[in-house]
Amino acid sequence: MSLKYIVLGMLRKPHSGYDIKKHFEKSLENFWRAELSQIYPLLGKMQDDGLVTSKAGASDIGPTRRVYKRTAKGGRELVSWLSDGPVVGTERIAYLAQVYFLADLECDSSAIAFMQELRDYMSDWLHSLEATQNEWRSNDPRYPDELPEEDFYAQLTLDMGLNKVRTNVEWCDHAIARIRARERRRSVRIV
Amino acid sequence: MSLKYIVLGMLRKPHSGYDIKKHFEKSLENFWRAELSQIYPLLGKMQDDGLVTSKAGASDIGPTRRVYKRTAKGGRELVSWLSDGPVVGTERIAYLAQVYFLADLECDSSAIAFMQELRDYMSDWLHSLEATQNEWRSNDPRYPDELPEEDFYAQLTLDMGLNKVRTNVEWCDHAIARIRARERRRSVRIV
DNA sequence: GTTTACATGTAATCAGTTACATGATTAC
DNA sequence: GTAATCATGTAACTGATTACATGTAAAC
Repeated sequence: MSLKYIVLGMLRKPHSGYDIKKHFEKSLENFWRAELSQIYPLLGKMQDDGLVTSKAGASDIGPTRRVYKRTAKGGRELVSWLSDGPVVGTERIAYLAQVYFLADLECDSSAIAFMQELRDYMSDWLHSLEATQNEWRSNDPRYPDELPEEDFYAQLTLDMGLNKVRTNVEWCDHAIARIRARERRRSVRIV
Repeated sequence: MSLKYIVLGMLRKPHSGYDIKKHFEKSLENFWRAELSQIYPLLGKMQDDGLVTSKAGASDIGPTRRVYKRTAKGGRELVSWLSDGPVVGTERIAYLAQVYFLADLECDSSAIAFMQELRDYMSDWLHSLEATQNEWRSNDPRYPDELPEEDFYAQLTLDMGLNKVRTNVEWCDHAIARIRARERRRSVRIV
């Protein structure tokens, strides 16, 4: 149910379906993804519902593009989504479900390998977010608190991502240490 | 794709579809949810695929229950899911998408109200996780690091939840303070 | 010439939600 | 008697993924 509103949000300025996909890849990929095969039919439906209008036009490069604009009705729908308050309690975190059942591996070193892989993923993610932050900071002296509204709120989500992923790395390290400590205590008992 | 494996994980001990739903509500609701209308057909399909077997039996209370058991093949599928490493990059966090577009509210106090509502939700969530932790700690002297394997890993996910939600509350507080500071700077400029 | 990026879409399938239908047992 | 909990399911629909199909233009 959220994708429609996210697309409306992106259409603050006119964009093609392809542009919207690029926008997902550039900025929102950390908390939402969508494929072109979902975006194109959705844009068609949104046009039927009067939330957007479109115009086909030649592109400088490549084939003709269809560019979508948000209508006043579309703008109101977006505002009403935001005004209804945060959409919470719908997240699904598959890797936590895996951690929950890690005992079924019946092998400490496999469990540690799992946690280590998770740690590496989070660590890579952290570095890529830090790179984004550094680039932004060095390209715009207003970063972060003097940015224009739109960029300020986008920056808030980046900040949230940094916090989250940093916490995750630390938690993985801590978890690995605790699994190792259990392993040691067990081997002592056997000896 | 994960639900099948989560159900296999829960079937370490035999359970009915109804039990599985209870298990979701009790322990996994913080990172995965499933409705009975999804669970029942899935159990049927898993039985067709030889991952579980079932037996109908009378219940002490209420109507007859169908109890499912994980087969050896089911156990192997679970282990292979865990061995393939963490399933990452699939999360969708709707409230972050909302924060990203909060500028479209064109009103600081609405944006602050949004963030405040998010903060309250996270704070309530934190308190409920802390309550779970306190209860567990006072009921089992082995908590957390001397718990049996299964409980230890379940505990790890609780620990992760506590970390995450705590970070979220702090981030919301920080974000609200920054939005307020922007607001003040703007009003000074107007005066 | 071949790969990459641009650009738009459809079809089939899978995953998940909401609504509906049924009925037993227990607690108040 | 009536509400809550136990218990199992189906049907219709919405949301999301994977695979397929088509073609242009630029870069190497």
